[in-house]
Amino acid sequence: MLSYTEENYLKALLMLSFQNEERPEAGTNEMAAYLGVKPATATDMLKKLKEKELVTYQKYGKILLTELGREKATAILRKHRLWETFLYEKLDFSWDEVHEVAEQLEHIQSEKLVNKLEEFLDFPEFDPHGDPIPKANGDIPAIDKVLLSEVTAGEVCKVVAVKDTSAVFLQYLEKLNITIGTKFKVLEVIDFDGSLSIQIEKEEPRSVSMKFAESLFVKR
Amino acid sequence: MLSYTEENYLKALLMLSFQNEERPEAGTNEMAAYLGVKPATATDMLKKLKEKELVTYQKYGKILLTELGREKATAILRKHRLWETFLYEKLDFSWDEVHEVAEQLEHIQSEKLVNKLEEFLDFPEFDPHGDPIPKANGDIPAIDKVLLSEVTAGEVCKVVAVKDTSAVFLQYLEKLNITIGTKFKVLEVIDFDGSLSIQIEKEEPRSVSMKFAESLFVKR
DNA sequence: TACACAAGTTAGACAAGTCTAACAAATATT
DNA sequence: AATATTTGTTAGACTTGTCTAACTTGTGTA
Repeated sequence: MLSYTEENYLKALLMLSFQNEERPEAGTNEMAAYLGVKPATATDMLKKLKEKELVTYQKYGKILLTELGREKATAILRKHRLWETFLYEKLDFSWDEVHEVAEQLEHIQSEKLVNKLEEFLDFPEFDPHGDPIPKANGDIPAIDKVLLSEVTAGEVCKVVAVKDTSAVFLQYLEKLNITIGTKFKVLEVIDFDGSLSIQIEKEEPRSVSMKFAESLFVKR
Repeated sequence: MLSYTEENYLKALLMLSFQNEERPEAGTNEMAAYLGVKPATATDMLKKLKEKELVTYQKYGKILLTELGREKATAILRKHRLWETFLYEKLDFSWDEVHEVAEQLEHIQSEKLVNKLEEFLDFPEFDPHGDPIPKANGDIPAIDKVLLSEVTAGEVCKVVAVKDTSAVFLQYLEKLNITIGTKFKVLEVIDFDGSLSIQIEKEEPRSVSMKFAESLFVKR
């Protein structure tokens, strides 16, 4: 049985491993920063996780989830995303409100609850932010996506996920009438600052920043 | 902000106060037993709760929730019973499975979540065990109920709640085809051992023990 | 290659919640 | 009323997760 805190460390490591699929190892400071604790605290916890064979690492080395650790972490992520979907779909929470509550709900221990919840939601594949929801067996649905910043002028694409899930960004998207599924055409890419001009069907063209384009995943 | 543990102590005190409405004070040992901790542990926590003005008590005296403590405890009970209802109604959990998971869910912190959940469930007044669900303002719906053991021969009554919520009892009820709303007639009360003979509409008469009769609430 | 800085660890402390063992107060019994 | 029993408290210890401050290791650059 894992403690609430141990679960958070595992999930953090899994999330960090997604940030750079080719280099899935994390550093102590990186992990501490992600969780909002001091590096010393992270080191202590690392020893414990290593003891339980949930991570592999040696002093001053990189941290990697073991197969077991990855399984546990994936199960937590599954719960997190299912709860987010529940809050969004059934309880009318908005895009930017679901995360905080799901952070708590993800720690509820009940196999049955998760699976019943998934069934109740009709086996969703993606959460409200477009992120894939791991299946009960640990499989993670694949999705064909690229950052908007990689799209070239003239292409038409559809929003499939957000990279940045901060409230400010999500609220900005809402204001722009952009949500998962929105289609638009990239009219122009400005080399100078990386900004681009996009046109949502039947709307006026609109200019968005490079930062914006690096926060949104689309399907070409 | 209350810790998970503090919340449990408050809820325990509220539950104990219900056990004997005229004498709502609790003792240290009683409280410790309810929570499954040692009396020494309960004493320590009591000091903390007193410090926070959630209970009134003095050394070697009885424990009583303050107005504030009662409010907090009621809010937790509200969450507990709403979650139980959710699990039972929406996720097909059985009568005897809901409690354990609700014990965890009741600690989730989100005003919005509770209220949205209540709305989603269509403002239920009673949980799957027939217990009243406190309203957002703290009001607790009243219910007209007596223990089955107080009913005399010849009376017809309807099951409105269970006093004992243990899995064994609930499963036994299920086997007997008795649930909230079931109507039956009390045919005979045996003075010798307090057992009684009941007849559910269109079923054969059946004998139940005194213990059984003291575990079920009915409306005459 | 040597040094400086970044990254990571250790030691010692603290708060929360728990325990056991010993003690004190209150209540019940004869 | 004296004593026995129950009830409750205190003291001291342990665990978990956190911190700060000081130290060690690794690495990039001049």
